[in-house]
Amino acid sequence: LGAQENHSSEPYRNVLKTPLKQAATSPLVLTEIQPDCQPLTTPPKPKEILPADPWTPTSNLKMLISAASPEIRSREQRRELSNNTREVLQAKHCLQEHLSGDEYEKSQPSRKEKSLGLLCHKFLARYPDYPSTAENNFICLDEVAEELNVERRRIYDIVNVLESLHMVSRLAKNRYVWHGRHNLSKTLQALKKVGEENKYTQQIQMIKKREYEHEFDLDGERNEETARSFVSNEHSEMSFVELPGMEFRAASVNSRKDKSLRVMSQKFVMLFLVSTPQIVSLEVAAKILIGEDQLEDLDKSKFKTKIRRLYDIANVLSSLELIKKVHVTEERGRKPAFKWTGPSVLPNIQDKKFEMTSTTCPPPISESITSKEQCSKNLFPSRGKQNFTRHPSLIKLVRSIENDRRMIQSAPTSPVKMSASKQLKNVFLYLFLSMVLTQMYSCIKCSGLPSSPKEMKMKLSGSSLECNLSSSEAASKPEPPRSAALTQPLAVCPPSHSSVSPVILPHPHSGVSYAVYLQPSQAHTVTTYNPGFMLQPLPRANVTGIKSINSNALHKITTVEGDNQAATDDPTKSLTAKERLPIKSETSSQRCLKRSQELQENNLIKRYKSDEESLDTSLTFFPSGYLIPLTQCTHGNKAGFSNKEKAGICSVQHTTYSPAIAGVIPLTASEVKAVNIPAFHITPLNIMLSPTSIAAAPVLSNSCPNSSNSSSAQNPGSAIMNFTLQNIGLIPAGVHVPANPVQHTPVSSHPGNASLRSENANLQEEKPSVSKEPQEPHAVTENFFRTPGGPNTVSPLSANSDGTYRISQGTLYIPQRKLEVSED
DNA sequence: GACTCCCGCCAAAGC
DNA sequence: GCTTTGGCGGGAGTC
Repeated sequence: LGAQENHSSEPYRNVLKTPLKQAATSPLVLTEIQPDCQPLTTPPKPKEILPADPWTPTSNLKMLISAASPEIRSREQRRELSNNTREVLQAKHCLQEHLSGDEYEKSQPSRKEKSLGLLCHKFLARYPDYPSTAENNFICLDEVAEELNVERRRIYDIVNVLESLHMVSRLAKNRYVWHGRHNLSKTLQALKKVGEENKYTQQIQMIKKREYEHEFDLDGERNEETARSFVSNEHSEMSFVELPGMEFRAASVNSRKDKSLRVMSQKFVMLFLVSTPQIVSLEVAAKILIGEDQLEDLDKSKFKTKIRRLYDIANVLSSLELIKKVHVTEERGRKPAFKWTGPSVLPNIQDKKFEMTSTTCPPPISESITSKEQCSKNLFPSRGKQNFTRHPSLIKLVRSIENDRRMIQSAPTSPVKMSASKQLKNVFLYLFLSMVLTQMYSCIKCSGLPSSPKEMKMKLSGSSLECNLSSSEAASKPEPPRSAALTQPLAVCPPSHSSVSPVILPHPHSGVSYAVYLQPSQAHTVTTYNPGFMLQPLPRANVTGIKSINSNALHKITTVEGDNQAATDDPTKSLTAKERLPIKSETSSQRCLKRSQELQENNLIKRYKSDEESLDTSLTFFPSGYLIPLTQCTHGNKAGFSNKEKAGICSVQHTTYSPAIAGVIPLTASEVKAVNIPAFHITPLNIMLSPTSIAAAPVLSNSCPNSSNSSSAQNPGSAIMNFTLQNIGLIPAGVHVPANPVQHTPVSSHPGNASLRSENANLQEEKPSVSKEPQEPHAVTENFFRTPGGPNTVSPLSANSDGTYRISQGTLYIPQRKLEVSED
């Protein structure tokens, strides 16, 4: 007791006796967050806390007694922590003497009364959400524990979670400072980014998939393999996410960070922030957290421990009203989950750079983010930010394009007013978007849809599309300068509810077309700036050479017939952030430039080559989108179209460019059969199909009659039309315009509908209260491309001799999220 | 019986 | 060498 007394009282008597480490950082923390804060001095110890009192072995006893009886408690209070151990003991004896065992137990507060959530409520009630700097915002753990009548251990649980959100920070031993919610939004933004970079969305999907496989396909060996791959992909352990000025320096944070409640809490929050809907089951969260430790050690006890901790965290987060408990129901029954009820987190345009203590977090990402932001300013300097990412409708996109065009065209003077490079960028971006829409028109029209282009145009009110006929017409239309650039037809996928607008660009020299992704992954509108917008030409030759291709996975995917599991491997690979990032980085920095130059020489950009510098800039502008080579529409492909479609879709100059390839891989039937339903999530453009729209997806099965199995050949135009119409909301999900009724066989009967079932399970889970009605068209998995790393959007395809492509690793994707129709 | 999560041991880190 | 911090898992309360 003597030593304890000296130790506990000395720091309070000696001002500025805080540890050096703290002294070095804490003032920064204070000045950063609370500029008016007093110098960091350890305040004198409150008089009422007498030396021998704090948290000796008798303190528990005292607390026990205090909690046991109001009388005892009041007496305890009257004595003002007299710390008379003898008295405490006497009281204890007295209590026990006067109360029988049962009574004594009954006098104890119930378990609920002692819950961490309630305790956290009490704790939070002590401090304002938004404390002023003038207030005394210090937290003395001893005091708090004392006043809340709990052992300090419990306060640590609360404080650790609050620390993870930067609502408190540690100043010194036993001393914290309360920040309230001032930093919450920044923290959440940072966490969301890190969560995206860690591809938590994909991890969640993979966990779900694995759950399904465990349930329906107990192939232990294969699952183990999957698990191993999962582990190998999860070596990238993430550590505590810090905000500038709030860095942790304490060794404890670093030494125990792996399993720290802080880090766990942050990861848990990240899962919510990257999920759509923002519901995370405990099981999934625990598995992901375990996965980041060591999955091979996964056993029940570890899992249980993780669940315990998650409950601890969840209780605190619930008290903060950031989450609330829900239950999700799936095939295996009801599972506990939590739903995010905190503020929605939008990307921070300012992108104040957050920092991580992690050494494994790939720096290129943050760098690219920074450059993206800079690019954003350059691209549309005069416009405020617009965010269409969450908008499900194409209409606004079109309007936005129109606005952009007006802005560009109605400039009172020549584009010189705006810098040439900026103008060029605008035009360039606009061109892409126009191409998207143009080709969409073509798709719809050529599919024989009753809706006339005019109707479409009305529907897409304000559309900037002037080329409302076929793409060939559009191509021939001498429209300056964007139409002039549009000398070749473009295959297009409806951007609508997908977050991405892929555009197929022909590349005459290489003979390879390119898919340009407009990827509003950062929730910036493409009309202002799309940080996730990048050109990455990938000629066919390079595609097959992508390093990350795993031949085993490829073999599995392409040869294991009816094997759902095959689809699992690739999502696994999609998690290989560490593996892919370097590749992606290399691809982005090197290939992009190189290919971009090719584009300059050969393509529509040629006309703007005079401003080479700006063009280069514009190309490097798009750091995370992709130009993906697409299969050439061989005769077989063409044969798959009606004449009408041919006329409209395939251009005069480039008959190989079929809109069918926007969202469709002309796979051979055997390939599709092998890939199975998950293959419907596989397209060169990564178009995600809702389960209902999958009914139209058989177009994937074969668009090339030359393939080995032409019996399943579909009419690509029809399917694309259906897909397009569904996704732009012109026809409801499940309604298909049949070109060939045989095509619309429900895929649910397909033996490989595992993915579908899994999807449905997910849907249930995410929408526990929503009936299992077919998803709306916009229930297509959303933000599929949102992972900022982007490499998962690359589709390594290897060319077959018949002009089709074989999917290799990296082309299978598990949907990352779904639109929560009812909630959002 | 499963779900929750309190509780406190005890080891690492801090001082 | 003591205190602070916090990982961890037993096991009790609750559903």
